[in-house]
This record gives sequence, C-alpha cells and structure tokens, in this order.
Amino acid sequence: MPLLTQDFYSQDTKKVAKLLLGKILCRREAEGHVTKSRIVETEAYLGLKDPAAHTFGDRRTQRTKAMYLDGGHAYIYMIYGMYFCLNVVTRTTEHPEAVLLRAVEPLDFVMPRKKPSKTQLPANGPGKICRYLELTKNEDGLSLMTKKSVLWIENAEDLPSKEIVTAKRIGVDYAGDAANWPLRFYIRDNLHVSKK
DNA sequence: AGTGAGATGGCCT
DNA sequence: GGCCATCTCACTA
Repeated sequence: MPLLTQDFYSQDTKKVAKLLLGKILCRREAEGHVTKSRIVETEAYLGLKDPAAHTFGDRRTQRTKAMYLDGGHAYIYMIYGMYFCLNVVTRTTEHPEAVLLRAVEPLDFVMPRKKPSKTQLPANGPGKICRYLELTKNEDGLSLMTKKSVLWIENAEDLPSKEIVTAKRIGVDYAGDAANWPLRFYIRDNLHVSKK
C-alpha cells in the first residue's frame, strides 16, 4: 500500500482524525522487521484555539516544537513522568495542530479462545501504543512520509461513516468547555479501543 | 465493577 | 510547586 502524503496530512485536523481510522501504522524495529498495526481510535487537538492542546495560545516551547512542523510528522511527548504519547501533526506550520493516536490493533492479533489477557491487548491506550512500539522522545519530530523513517503510515480504504463513533476527548477535564468538544473518534465495536 | 492512590519527570507559572 | 492528552495494582463489596 502507498504511504499517506503531505496532501493528506495538510487537511483539516478533525477530518484527518477521522480518516486515520483504519490506516496502517508501521514501525521498523532495530532488526529491520516491520510491525504493523491498524489505527482504531484518535483524538483531534486544534492548536491555537483549543484549550486542551499543548499549543493553545501559540505556546512555542521545546516540547511543542514538533507541532509546528508541517503535517505528516510525529509529535511524541512524555506524560506523567513515565509514558509517551504519539501524535500525527496536521496542517501547516502556521497551524500547530495534531491527532493523538489513542489505540491501535496489532495486525498479528489472534482472538484468544478463552479470556483475553492484558498482554494480548497491548495497545489500547495512548501510553500503551508507545510502550508496545517502543517509541520515545527519540522519535519526536520524525517524518511519517517515507519508508526510510522508522515510523510511517500506509493508506487503506476509508471507513464508511456509520462505522465511526464520535465522542468527547478523554483526560482533558481541565480544559473547561473544550473537554466536551466532539473530537474523539473510534471504530464502532472494535475490541482494541481504549476502555473508559 | 468500581474507586483510589502511587509511580515519576519534564514543563510551566 | 503544581499539574499533567496515563496505567496498574490494591482495595472495597
């Protein structure tokens, strides 16, 4: 499958967040093997005018530098001192916006016969994605638009809109009314979506 | 099944 | 010093 290009990532952030559902996140391991996962849950962060976004009010800091790159780069930051979260930067340098990846479905996943264990559902949360794919600050700012990178996203067929559920974002209660904005998207009935 | 605390560090005022 | 775009485990019942 072809990679998603600059044109794709430059679009409206909310649109990109929806379109990313079902697309294939690819991670090249140290040995050259490529781990592939399907994106099943995302959240849009609308930059300058979004109180929940790190770039709210145009705050340019060391941490948010990658958000000011063109669309199609990774923004990875540390949270709670021990986890990392992976975002896809959208739009252009004047619009520091991004899509948080909240959950992916490992493509070699096999439905267990009995009860699923925690280790069989390893990437159903933003911190768990980075733990699963071993992503850290080292990968912050990397391009997602070339296979020469260690991280990229391949295209896949767009999902029908009835398979997409829209909801409030998680963990942003501090952001006032913005906490209620419908900017979280996930694939209906997908087993790998993060739990409430 | 539901609640609560602790881990742990960088960023921001 | 306080607050996080989180996760896990221990505790109640």
